[in-house]
Amino acid sequence: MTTEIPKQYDPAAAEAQWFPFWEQRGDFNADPPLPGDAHPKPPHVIMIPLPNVTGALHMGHALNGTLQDLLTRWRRMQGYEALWMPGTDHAGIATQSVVEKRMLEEEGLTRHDIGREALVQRIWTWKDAYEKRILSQLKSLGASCDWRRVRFTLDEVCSRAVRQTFFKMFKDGLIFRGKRLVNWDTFLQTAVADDEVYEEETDGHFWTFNYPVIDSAGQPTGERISFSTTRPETMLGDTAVCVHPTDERYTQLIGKQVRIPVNGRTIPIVADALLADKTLGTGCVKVTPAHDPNDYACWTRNKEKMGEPINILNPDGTLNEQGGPWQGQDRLLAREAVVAEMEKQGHFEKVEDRKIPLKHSDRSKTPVEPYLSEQWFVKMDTLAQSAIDAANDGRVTFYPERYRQSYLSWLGEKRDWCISRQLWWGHRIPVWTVSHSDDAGAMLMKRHLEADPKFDSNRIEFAVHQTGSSVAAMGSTVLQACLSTDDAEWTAKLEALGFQRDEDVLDTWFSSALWPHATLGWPDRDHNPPLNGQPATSATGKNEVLPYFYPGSVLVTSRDIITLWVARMVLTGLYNMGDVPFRHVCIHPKIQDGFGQTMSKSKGNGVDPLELIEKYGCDGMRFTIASFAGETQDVRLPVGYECPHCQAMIPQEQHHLKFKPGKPKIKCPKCKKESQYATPNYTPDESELVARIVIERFEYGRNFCNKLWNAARFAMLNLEGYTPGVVDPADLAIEDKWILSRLATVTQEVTSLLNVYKFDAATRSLRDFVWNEFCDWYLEMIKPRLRDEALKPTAQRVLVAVLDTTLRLLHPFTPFITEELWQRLNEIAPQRGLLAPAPATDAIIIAPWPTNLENWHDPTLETRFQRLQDLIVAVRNVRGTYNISPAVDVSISVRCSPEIAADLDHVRIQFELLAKATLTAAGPDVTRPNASASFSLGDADGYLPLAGLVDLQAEVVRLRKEADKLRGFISGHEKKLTNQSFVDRAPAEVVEEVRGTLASLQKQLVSVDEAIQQLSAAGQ
RNA sequence: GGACGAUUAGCUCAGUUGGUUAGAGCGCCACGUUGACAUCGUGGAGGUCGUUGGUUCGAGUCCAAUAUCGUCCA
Repeated sequence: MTTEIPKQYDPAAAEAQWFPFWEQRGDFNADPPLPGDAHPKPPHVIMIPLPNVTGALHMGHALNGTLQDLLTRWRRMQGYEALWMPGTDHAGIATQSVVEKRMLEEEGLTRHDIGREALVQRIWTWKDAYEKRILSQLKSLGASCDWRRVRFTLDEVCSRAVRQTFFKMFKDGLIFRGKRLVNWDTFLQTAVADDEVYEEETDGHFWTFNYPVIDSAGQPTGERISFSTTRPETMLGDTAVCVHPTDERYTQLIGKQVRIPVNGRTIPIVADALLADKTLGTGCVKVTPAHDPNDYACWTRNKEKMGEPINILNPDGTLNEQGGPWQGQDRLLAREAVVAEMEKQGHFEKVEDRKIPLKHSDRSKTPVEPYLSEQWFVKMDTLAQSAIDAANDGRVTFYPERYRQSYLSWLGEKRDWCISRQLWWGHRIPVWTVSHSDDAGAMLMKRHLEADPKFDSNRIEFAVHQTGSSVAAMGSTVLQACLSTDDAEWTAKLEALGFQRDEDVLDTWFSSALWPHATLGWPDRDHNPPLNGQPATSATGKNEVLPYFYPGSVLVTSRDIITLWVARMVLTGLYNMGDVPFRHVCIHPKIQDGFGQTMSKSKGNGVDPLELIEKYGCDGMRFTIASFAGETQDVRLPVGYECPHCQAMIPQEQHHLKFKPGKPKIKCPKCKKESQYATPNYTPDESELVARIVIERFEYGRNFCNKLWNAARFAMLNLEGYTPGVVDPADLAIEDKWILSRLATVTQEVTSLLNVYKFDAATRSLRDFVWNEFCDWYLEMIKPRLRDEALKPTAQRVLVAVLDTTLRLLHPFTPFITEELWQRLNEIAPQRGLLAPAPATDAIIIAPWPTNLENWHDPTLETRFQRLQDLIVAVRNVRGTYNISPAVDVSISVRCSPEIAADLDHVRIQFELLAKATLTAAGPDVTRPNASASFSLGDADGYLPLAGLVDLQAEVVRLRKEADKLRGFISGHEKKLTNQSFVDRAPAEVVEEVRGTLASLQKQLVSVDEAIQQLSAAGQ
């Protein structure tokens, strides 16, 4: 016999029980079919958007993970070999940055103090801790990943793919050295990424100077051109001054030369509409392409007029040889010197104090310098084009479709991909270089090495590169050697010849771009990728995993990495594998806080999903969060804190998120007591009462789960004596046919909504069905039959079948509660099914997804049933209006057609149960009793004798209001029908519909008027 | 500066190709502890669909401006 079923669903218990159950059974594992398998399953593959190991997951990840798990569980039930590949990303700059920052704060050490190897070691330690935390967070979400296959972008398998791809690109001539403006941190002497830079207003000056115009002989013409700057020292690196092409003050000067007074160099006056703004200052600007991004962009447009960019800085922020007399001085000292020199020569005009928005390095808190440096690039033209083609010809489809545009427009620019980063944490660039003073020397050494007996063009590739630029301090020619693997022999040989390995590492996205095929073992075609860190066996002696699971099915991610990641995965997939990495890209909303700010760790507004899982249950959280995921872009989650003293909700205000020293407290508006609160910025004291994070929206899912729990509980409490058996359709009651018809519709709806990733609509459909149809109507209506021994078997069989199907439909959304209920149902009703009862699967996770219910769909019956519902609601309405106690029984008679009367007769008992009313009569001959309340539904009028129960005058008032409302609708409809152009032009069926509605409204009005007259007469 | 999106009830959001009287959850009001569920039930109040034009017999829905907010790219 079954164990007790508690009145409330206990999420924590179910989560603790069923996750290990599934994992130990191997339900999450996905493997290629064995050779000779006559009916191999089709694969369904999702590659996780690898979370980075910088920090823990927040609600954005929870949404992302929930949707992937939902799809994976759904496809698994549909009979796919469903692989969800888990893993994490090393996130170069972000991770190195947090570790360095912590080291500096706690030990006062910089990376230069401890050296490359020690720093990398420390980052690995950090990575191990956070990877563990992240994977455990994912498991808490119920993630049914194939955990045997978990990968990390810096692990052996991924590294091999990175090396091979780099080598292949190098050999194909797709990798080259080029210049690029970076944010240079002069303190740490490294480039920092754009998102590691913040802007801060700083006190500064705004100087105005002028340059003398010179003629072709180099003599001053007497004209001067004025401009303003906040960084006068950059005059040393100017390559032009720029005016707007239509600026009449300067048009006659365009094309002429000016002389930079401080170093005597002559530079041109160019016209550029994008850089110069006529309305600002003098309308003229100086152009320093090596030290300003806008100027650099201007240079790319006007290269031929300007010559090469001139770098004036050393990596430590002092002036280089371009600084002339000020070489070696810090740029800020040089600034003053340059100003003095300009003043001395009479080219200074004025200076004013000004607040200047200055970019600072997040890591050293010092101002960054835009700095032109040599970087590695991947040539994008053909690669980008291949990814564009894939989206255009439908090999890759975006859901919602509009995101295709951002993908295409970004790829369309075909900007070469800068892949080098001045970091220590990452895949070190596998290129060794040696400088030569000329090409001949480099070529000679190249030929010599290629003649080496150990030379193998599949493992080593050489290239000669001319640096030949004022920005590089190296020799003019370098010989590059790229190795496809770690090859100790060649490395030693190269280093003996003076080759040095490049110091830089690859952009993190270079390795994550390979994720979809790297994790499946590419480039190794001869072994399956390892499982649980151990070599895996292969039945065929080949890599069976890669061809079976590639290409994948769908990528689930958010829109901000469409360019950084999605596009790059597509192009590397095409490049390495010859096919796209996934067919569909599902872009889900971003999670924002209550103020419309995207949740993120750095803003301090991120919420740990574990907190919400603890509070609302995993399934409640999942169901709620899935209900957000439609085609919308953003979802707002107003956050609150729960007062630990009185449990009131304290809404979060923006100041709560700002970092304040000490342990700030929050005050409860209700009980006025203060308490500490928890955000990513604050760790509250252990001993204190803490106001915990709450998000009331999640009560939606929690309540739904509890409702489902109790519906199932009711069903199971009423299954005593259940026997499986074929159900004769003739035995079905109208409510049985109705719920089965509705179930068929919902099954079809949910399936087709999931096909197009409309999770929100799917949850709505399911919730409405479970709550408003199954619970509110069906369960109520079968209660009498469950107490009737003769009618019980059929009612139980239908009830079991509906519950069984409903649980299966819900499993992908709410895995734990459905497994819990499934297991309990298996004890009570192990065999079920209406037409062919059969044993249920031993776990819902592997139960088949419902199909073939279309035969139950019956729209006519649903219409008939709707009329019954309307009648019952109308009676409740009358009861509600007059506040008639449930203890008081009322009677009702209905004037209607014989067909409706017959239906009513069948469900007579339901009036008693659902409306506490006795149906006394139904049919065309029913007349209105005296002193009764009434309602009209068009094809049925109901009468409730209420003498003694209500004030009949009040009923007259109520009916008059109702009549007025009806008259309003009627006149609207009449107006429509008297409008000749409506009748002429609107489709016939629309006109007919309006006519029908009008007729029904008129009938209702007649009925209501009649009631008013009778009541008024009776009252007098 | 460019692109995309949002603006509908107090709050958070649905509203499919234009077509009856615009919906839900929460909150609010009234009543209810009848053996599934108070994380509940029944009933109710609450909206000039951001603004202005336009197309149409008919616009929350299509078009054009405009305002505010968000995101991405420069």
